[in-house]
Amino acid sequence: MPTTPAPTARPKRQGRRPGTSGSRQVILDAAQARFAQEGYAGATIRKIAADAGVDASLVMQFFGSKDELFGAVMSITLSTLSRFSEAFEGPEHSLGERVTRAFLQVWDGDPKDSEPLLAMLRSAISNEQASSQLREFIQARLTEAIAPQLPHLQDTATRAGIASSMLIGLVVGRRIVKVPSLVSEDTESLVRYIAPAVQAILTGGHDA
Amino acid sequence: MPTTPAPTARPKRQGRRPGTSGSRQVILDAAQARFAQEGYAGATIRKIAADAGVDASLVMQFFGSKDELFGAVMSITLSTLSRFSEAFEGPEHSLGERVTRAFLQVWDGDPKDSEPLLAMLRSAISNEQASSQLREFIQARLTEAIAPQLPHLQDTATRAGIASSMLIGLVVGRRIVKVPSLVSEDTESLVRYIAPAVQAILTGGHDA
DNA sequence: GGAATATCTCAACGATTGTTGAGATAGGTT
DNA sequence: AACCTATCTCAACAATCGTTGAGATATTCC
Repeated sequence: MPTTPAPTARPKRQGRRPGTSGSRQVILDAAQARFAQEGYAGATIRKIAADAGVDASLVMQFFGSKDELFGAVMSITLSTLSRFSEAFEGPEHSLGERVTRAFLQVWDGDPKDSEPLLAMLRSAISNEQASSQLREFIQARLTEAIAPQLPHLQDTATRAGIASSMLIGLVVGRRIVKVPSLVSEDTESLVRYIAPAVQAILTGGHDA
Repeated sequence: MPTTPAPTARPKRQGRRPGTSGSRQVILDAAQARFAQEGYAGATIRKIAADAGVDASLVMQFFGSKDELFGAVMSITLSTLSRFSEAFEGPEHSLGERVTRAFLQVWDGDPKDSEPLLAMLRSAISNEQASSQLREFIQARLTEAIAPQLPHLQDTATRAGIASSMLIGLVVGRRIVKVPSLVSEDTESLVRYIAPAVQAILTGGHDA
């Protein structure tokens, strides 16, 4: 009977411990910023590595491939998205305002919150992973969050999908295309313009 | 006094005439489809040339560079955009419906009409030319087309910018991200959902 | 101190990109 | 016919991409 412990029991390994330098997090931050700024196709491993002050091969060693690195950034995105749901509860007559404000406020806050979403938006055009994630966010997450606020309607998926797409379009116009009349307007002013429209989509009658 | 004519007067040149093979138009069509499907960064000269059944260097000979080829496709886009303006005239109480329908109908018609716009949309993320063109379209063209219909309002640029961005977001959700609940809905059904919202943005009161 | 393990750099690979120059081919003029 | 011009192909360039393997450096346990 050997004295060496079983492989599964108490590894108690010796040697250097993983993740002690913090470079992994620095790379992740740089990747998040690059993906947000240039999208999946535009961002390169070499530029991300340069931003992090690290060799490109180290990025590969940590994350395996560009796709897996992007996947790591996207998993951060998911946690950011989950914070939307909480903001939607309240009286139905002001649902449009709450949804609109929750949507717009994310993009005016900490870049560390908006960057993952920008990365997903910009990459949705060139990367299937980002595209399907954005699709699932609009279709499932947002619908699940909004539908309970409208228990008497049957077409909540359609209404939520339309409202979400239009709000995302607003972000595209304001943050990516940079339409002057949208950039110059502050969040609360935009909410006053948009909230009634979102309210009409979510709760308005659907006349034939 | 030489018998040869002056360089600027009556060229009357001999030799083969330009544009007799039609390859230039075939390349332009292939480029339009590729830019629409994969955006500026994703589309490559070699793939475009392969689609057109032509060598890649011929594309360069005709258009000079990838940027100039993209510029040629964008100039087609401008002519497509110009047809928007005509659809907006009419009574103010139904302006939202006309704008919404005009917007959505372009994407359900002939691909030769929607492809240039899709190319501009998809490329706006990776190419400054497409981005600034889309920005100018939303800010100037659409505002100029909608403003005359709302002579009594002062913030028409803001209202038109918001409405346009939201409608573009709808196209992004329906044609690029492919949100199921938007894809399955037909144009007229979407118009009934969206027109009241667009109407609210364009003509609604802006309460403080 | 060694031994083991993780972090990190260096150099290079194969593929793909936009682009270029030379030359072959086709069509129009005299 | 000869001549000119435009169309088009072929081969290759330099740059950049993601990715890989080997080795140097740092950290932890014995």
